[in-house]
Amino acid sequence: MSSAIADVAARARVSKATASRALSGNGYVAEATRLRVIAAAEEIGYVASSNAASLVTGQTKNIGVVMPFINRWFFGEVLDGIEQALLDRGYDMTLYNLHAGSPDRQRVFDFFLARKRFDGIILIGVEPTEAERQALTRLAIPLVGIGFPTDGIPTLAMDDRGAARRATEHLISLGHHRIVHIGGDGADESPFSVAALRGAGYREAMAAAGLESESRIETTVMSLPGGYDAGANILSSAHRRPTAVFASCDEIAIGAMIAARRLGLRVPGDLSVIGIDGHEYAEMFSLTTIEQRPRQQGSDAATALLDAVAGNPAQAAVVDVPARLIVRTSTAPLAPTRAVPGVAERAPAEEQTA
Amino acid sequence: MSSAIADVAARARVSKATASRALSGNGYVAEATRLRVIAAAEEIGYVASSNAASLVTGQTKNIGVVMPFINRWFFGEVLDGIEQALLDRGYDMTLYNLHAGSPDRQRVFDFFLARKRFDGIILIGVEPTEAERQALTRLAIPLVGIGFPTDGIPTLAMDDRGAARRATEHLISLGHHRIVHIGGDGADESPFSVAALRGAGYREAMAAAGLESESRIETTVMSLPGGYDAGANILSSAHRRPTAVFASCDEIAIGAMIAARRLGLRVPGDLSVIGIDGHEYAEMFSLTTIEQRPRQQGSDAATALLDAVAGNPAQAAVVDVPARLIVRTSTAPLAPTRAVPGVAERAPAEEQTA
DNA sequence: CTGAAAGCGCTTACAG
DNA sequence: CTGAAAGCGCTTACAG
Repeated sequence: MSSAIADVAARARVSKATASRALSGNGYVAEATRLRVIAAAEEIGYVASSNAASLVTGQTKNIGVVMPFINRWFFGEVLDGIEQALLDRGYDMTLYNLHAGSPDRQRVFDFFLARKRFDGIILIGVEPTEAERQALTRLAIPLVGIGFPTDGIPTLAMDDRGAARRATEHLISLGHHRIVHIGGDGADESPFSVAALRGAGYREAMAAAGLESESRIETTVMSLPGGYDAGANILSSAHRRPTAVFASCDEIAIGAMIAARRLGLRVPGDLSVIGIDGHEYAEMFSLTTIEQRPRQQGSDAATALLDAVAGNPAQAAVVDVPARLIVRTSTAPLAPTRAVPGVAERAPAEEQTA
Repeated sequence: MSSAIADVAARARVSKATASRALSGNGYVAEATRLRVIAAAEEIGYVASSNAASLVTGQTKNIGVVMPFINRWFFGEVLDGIEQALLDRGYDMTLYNLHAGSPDRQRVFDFFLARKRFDGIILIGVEPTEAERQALTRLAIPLVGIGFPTDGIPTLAMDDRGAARRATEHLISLGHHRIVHIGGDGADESPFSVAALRGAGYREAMAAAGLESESRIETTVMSLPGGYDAGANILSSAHRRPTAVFASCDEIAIGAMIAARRLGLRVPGDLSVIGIDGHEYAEMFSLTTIEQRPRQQGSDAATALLDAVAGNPAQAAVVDVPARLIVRTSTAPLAPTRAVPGVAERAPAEEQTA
């Protein structure tokens, strides 16, 4: 059923070699011949088998992408940006999701990535172990990272520490002292994790303002419910309740805002909240945040990788991606404390199946 | 650098044929030989080139996935489920995102999917045109769909119409009459779209209860901000304000709940809200919903596809996936109307860049 | 400008 | 149980 180049050649009355040249555009072919071959190919819906072509050209036109989550906003945006950029250049994208703590992780590096399917690989938010880094290097193909600088892998990353510092300074400049940082879990896994770097930036800013004694970091899952739980936890007792929260990402920030409101706290009247990301929901919640553009990062990473595949490797080991403070109405100058009416927490969900 | 099977064979002092048999497990190999070959392969980190193997076996060990969004919860979950199931079986997943209205769409069907890279293809939430359906059929490989039944493509789908009916009936059974449906846009594109089917189910339930004169459908983007905007729109005027909302998906439902609260309406006191999906945020918002399990659907679709690749095609044209009503506290019996204090809408976001 | 031939790296009948 | 040979579907020097 599926047609081969021999069919096209027969139909156009040329050799396979000429058919190949006409279709690929490589090498001389008389215009008339070229047109005839192309017409023949179209008639039978011929498209070259990429496996066969890869074998001889050594180019797979396929990029591998490795990330720890698919269904988080940041990663989805990055993925979208990569896919679009690759598609524009005729490349496929093969996706590996490294579930935390899954034994599949080793198979991805030692088997899936090793079967010579890719012209290059993009790692997103993944810190390879030394063994993994060696496995990657052995592949002898270009690599690009996003968000987790690693030796020998050119990486695009936000200045996480600097962004955290700026976010904290924004709160300090509004007069806040009692500023809690809700960070993502994972800070303990690696000192270069996003969570760790943002925590460090927070501590730096607090220390620089003479507020180290006020420093307090809560960690939680990097999601809306994670932020909600952490927020409820931090805010439910009136004792030393913070007047401001710096959340490690916008999902946490929004979750914390919702928790605050359920507790009868006004944002920003009783609590200022700032996040990081520029999440698609940030505007709806009028969230002050430090915006980065993950979709653009994905697109840039794909472009850099394809350049490297074409023989123009990236110059810089780490490229700082732009980040800008967007001030909305979730942050405001510190106001005199007011008594918060005792609004009940949310009722426990009564689940029942029908 | 990258090693070939000839290197393994030389190292183990056997022929390439024997090396291949030892590594693949196909055909007889003396145990001692097998061990020697495997050891040799491990020493040099050899993994067979899948392009070369595909060429002779005809199996690519690669599945193509086509979907219209990456960064929406439902699609992310499905993708996660597919990826995991494929990985378990040694398969790769190549992802195509069909951006609405993008000219890339035709290229995906006519070029990317046609280059003989896949053993099978999964379509998620995509209704192929007749030309696309033919292009797919010409590939002569197994196909599986999720969520958009199409001639000749076995599909997993929720009974969207039935689910919408049940959701609406739930509100009616609580005494609500003035029930607005906030649907996804896209109902006009196809009568088989999720949006159209859920709208139809709503209308059926309303009609069956003698409430067709109360029927009202607003459409919006299937996202939290989309639901927020639609909710604000519907609820801001006290004139004939609905007492209940059936949202086409949980994101819309949650957005509408947030809009309601900002307008000073209590949920469920002043407004009951029900959604569809079982979104990861549903519990946090205590949202009543009809739950489906997209991750499971992805996993099931991948399994069905791989079965078909192995020669056991699916029996049924359409498989109904389970859906169950989860009653939480966002829905309650109709209460006597109360005057809603005039709470201001959210302040316009004042953006400013630093 | 075109064709015959070699070869990419595998796997698989076919002999032995 | 093992090896020599053919062949998967392409592309690319190499002649002409």
